[in-house]
Amino acid sequence: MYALVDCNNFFVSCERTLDPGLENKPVVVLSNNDGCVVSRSKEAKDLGIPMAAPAFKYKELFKKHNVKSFSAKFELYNFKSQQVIHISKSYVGEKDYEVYSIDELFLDLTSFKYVDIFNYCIKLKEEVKSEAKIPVSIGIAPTKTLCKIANRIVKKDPERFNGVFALDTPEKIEKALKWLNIGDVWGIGRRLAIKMHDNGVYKAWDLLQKPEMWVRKVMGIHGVRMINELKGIRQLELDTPSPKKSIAVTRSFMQMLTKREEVRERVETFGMYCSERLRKQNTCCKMVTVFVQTNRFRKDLPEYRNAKTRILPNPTNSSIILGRVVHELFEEIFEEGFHYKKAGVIVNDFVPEDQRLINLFEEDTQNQHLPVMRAMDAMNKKYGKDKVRLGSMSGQNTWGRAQLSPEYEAFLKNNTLTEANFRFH
DNA sequence: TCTGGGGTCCTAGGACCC
DNA sequence: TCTGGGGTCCTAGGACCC
Repeated sequence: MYALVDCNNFFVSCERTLDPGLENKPVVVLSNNDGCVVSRSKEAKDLGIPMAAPAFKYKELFKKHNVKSFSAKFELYNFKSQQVIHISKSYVGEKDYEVYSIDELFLDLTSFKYVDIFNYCIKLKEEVKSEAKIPVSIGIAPTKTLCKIANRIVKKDPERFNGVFALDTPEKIEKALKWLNIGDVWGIGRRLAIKMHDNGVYKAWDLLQKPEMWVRKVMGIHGVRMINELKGIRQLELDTPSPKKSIAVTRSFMQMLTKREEVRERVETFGMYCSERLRKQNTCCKMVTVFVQTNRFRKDLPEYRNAKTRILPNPTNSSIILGRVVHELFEEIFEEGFHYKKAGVIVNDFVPEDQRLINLFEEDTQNQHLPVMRAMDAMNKKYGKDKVRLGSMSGQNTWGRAQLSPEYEAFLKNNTLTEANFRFH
């Protein structure tokens, strides 16, 4: 059996650890620039606030029902995530867990032959609640896909199930599959859901009645795996953490930008962040993409979007080299006269720092830069983000960030956990 | 006025090779 | 001049996830 430990409306629960007065009240957490709703308390869901709702459209509703809204605080969420992971993984063997996302992890319970798994998970749930102050739901099942379903069943009626539910008999599985809408199956997105409906598949159970050839044709290799997973035949193992294959730093701007210099500064800063993250995982990239785009919601303004990718002569993670490339790519795609809303830098095609193949005919300064970069990283770690930076950066990385609460300021002061600690935990 | 920010994997089609 | 049948690799785009 696997178990899926999933934090209940995670970001909101994190906010409640800072301010217990938010308990039992409608609370939402907003994305960057306070744009979209990305986490909702149960009370907020009951008010009909959908996921990813644009905040400005719900201002009135928030006011009317006294919904508390918060800007996202990722340092806090990462910290709480680690606490939950730390407690959860102590319940299984050393490598018998997979951190699936910031608020979810799978546990492999296969080796527990004589333990009452259900009560074991209740105990885990209660420890996470008392130690990390985060409520979790746990779904137990023979496959990951069924764990997701078990978890959904818990969340539907938490009191009834006391936070834990096991899909552990063929009868329970059949009942669950006949209840679950096809669009809610893990791996079925909006597009596929429509295709399913067009073909008379409405419940997860209906998919199992379709011939395998049909599934293979419509969904590709995914579909065949999904069917087996739904039947309780394991197709997906626990993933071991692997280095990233791409790194992206992209942002929407609070206000639209029109000046070349303003956008350029932002984009080069994104490039810097990419190179910092490359150095954190000790890799260099061979490919860089820069993109800019206008506001696609503003039909009254001319629309423009463009992207350009460069393959580097030599792999690098130097902020200086990357900054230069980003600058050049930016100049190739930037057009005057548009209102820019969003931009980003994406790097991919990585090689380990110490296994770079060097082009014979191109100058390679990566190794000269590296000690400087390391020193810069060390200083920024000690004294704070962007304290040491390239001359082309303004150092204002707080764009679009709302007022921080005193509780949060205190939290930041007392906890030095960083993204890197989290990732390589 | 105001609509997030990351990731992964698969597939189809083109370029090229023998 | 015309034609066949098999590969590999790369890329762009689509679909999914949180």
